[in-house]
Amino acid sequence: MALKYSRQRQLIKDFLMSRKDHPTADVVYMNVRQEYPNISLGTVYRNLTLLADMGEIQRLRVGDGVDHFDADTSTHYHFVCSECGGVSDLKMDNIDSIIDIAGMNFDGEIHGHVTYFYGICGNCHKKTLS
Amino acid sequence: MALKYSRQRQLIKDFLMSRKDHPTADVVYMNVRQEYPNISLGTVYRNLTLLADMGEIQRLRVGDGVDHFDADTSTHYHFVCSECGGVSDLKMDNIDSIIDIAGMNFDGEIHGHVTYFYGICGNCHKKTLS
DNA sequence: ATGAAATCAGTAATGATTACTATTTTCAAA
DNA sequence: TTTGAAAATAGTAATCATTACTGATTTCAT
Repeated sequence: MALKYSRQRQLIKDFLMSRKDHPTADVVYMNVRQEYPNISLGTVYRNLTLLADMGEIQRLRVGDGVDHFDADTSTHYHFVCSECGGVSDLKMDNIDSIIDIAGMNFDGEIHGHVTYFYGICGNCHKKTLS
Repeated sequence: MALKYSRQRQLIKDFLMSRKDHPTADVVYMNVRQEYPNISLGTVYRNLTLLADMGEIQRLRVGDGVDHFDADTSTHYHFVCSECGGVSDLKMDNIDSIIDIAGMNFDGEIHGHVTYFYGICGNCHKKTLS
């Protein structure tokens, strides 16, 4: 099952790397289609899953019922706007220490955590003031 | 749109309060049906959503593609076993201070956060050792 | 008792994602 | 450079959780 090159996969990864708003599979599809018109939605899904499994991208499940994808695999955190639904990065210190807090009274093994913050983003907040 | 009593809704809430493993809508359906055989799945979904909107129960989206429900609405945290998929409560100190950390370099308003921990639960860990 | 509003059971529809299949592409070895 | 097996694709069908719809039933203030 050696991995073989595919133009489609390359375009998908390139597109993801060019964006920092963590698009959904459908958005990836719409955009890659500009450059490669007959790519299929199934191919987009398959490659996003493949890339995520290889650890080259990150799959974000922020609870809105749709998976988002992020080409930045380093440890960082996300914010979800309750108004517009947008997902964005948060510049903040590492909070992995909460894993130790969680592990103190737990008899299994904690391997990690998923955290996202929600509220009103800067843009939507401005609009509310008008 | 005053709320009216319904036996079905009562049974759903009673069942949820009797369990601490945060069942899915389907599990609620299966169980309530023991006592009320012709309740419909749609009614279960509608009432779970209604109860969650009223703040009487909590909807948990832990990233496994299925919603879980918790009758305990107090602030607490959850663990998801990567092996068996089980969702359980974690006894741990409040970590709402991460909201302050997140808000330090953010220009919107942060209203809350969702955090869940994952790893191997005590039960599955034991089995791995054999 | 009564009737408008709420709820229900049953079923159809939705929407994201995955599975399937026949065809095309990749790439190491001849 | 050919070649052929493995990998990948396009297009479509299937899945699965959840939501929407509809005509019948239940609730409850008057």
